[in-house]
Amino acid sequence: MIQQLETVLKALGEPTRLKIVKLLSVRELCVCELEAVLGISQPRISQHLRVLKEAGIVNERKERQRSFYSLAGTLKTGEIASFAEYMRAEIAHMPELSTEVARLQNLDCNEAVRKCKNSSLP
Amino acid sequence: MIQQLETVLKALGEPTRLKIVKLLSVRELCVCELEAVLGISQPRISQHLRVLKEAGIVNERKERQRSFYSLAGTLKTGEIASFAEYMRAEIAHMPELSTEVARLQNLDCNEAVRKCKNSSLP
DNA sequence: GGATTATATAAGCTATTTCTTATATAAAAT
DNA sequence: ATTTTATATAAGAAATAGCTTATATAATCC
Repeated sequence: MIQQLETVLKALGEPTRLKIVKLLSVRELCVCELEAVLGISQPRISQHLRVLKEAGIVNERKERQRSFYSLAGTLKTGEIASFAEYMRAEIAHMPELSTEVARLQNLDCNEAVRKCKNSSLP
Repeated sequence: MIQQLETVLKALGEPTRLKIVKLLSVRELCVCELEAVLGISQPRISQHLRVLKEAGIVNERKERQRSFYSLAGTLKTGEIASFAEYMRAEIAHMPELSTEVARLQNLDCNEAVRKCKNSSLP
């Protein structure tokens, strides 16, 4: 879960890819259209599109010799679904954080400022 | 706007920082607590916290010799506000994309598949 | 079939990020 | 005062990411 989310956030955290995502929110575009619109090299666009596709952010549709890309999922409305799920999930049920949660519950608070043993963990 | 958003997404797109953010959603924690909970070195934690703080994702509160960090903003509910704003914003009003929008409207569609001049841009 | 167009991929370089180790600062405890 | 505790910062190494140039693939056009 963290791995997938990290991939999505990394893919979005780059200025050219952020621009691509916003442009695709207007309409589906092919590589050569993005090339003309962004004014950057074709390999650079293809490479960024690959990152976005591998993150599940865009879909590809082939038509003749063209590849058209469009936004996938809930991105259009501004929600990054995987992040929302991650933050809303019950931490006690997240395998990737089980070690950390156990340590959090057993913090030796003689050394810390608060009474951890009494704090309510969800 | 893109710059600020990029900073936030880059800050979140890293596994240790994603864990920190989730742990801070449980409660405020100081550096030494995070050190004990995550089981990684103190400088590494301080460095990640600096990235999160510079992105406006966490707040710092000093108490005695401790620094307590807590989640800022709407992150708790899973919304990345700056991304939501970015995606919902009217592209025609975004200075960072004015060049691209102009090119998009003037795409030479003899070369492309669709009738761009007639397409409705928001 | 050969040329052109659209896209993808690979290789090498540069820039950025992350981690470790060491050191600095500053408050607290003795 | 000196030592201990908590945190921050700096420097260097290692890993990762992004860009350019060149080449590959594959469909279309003549």
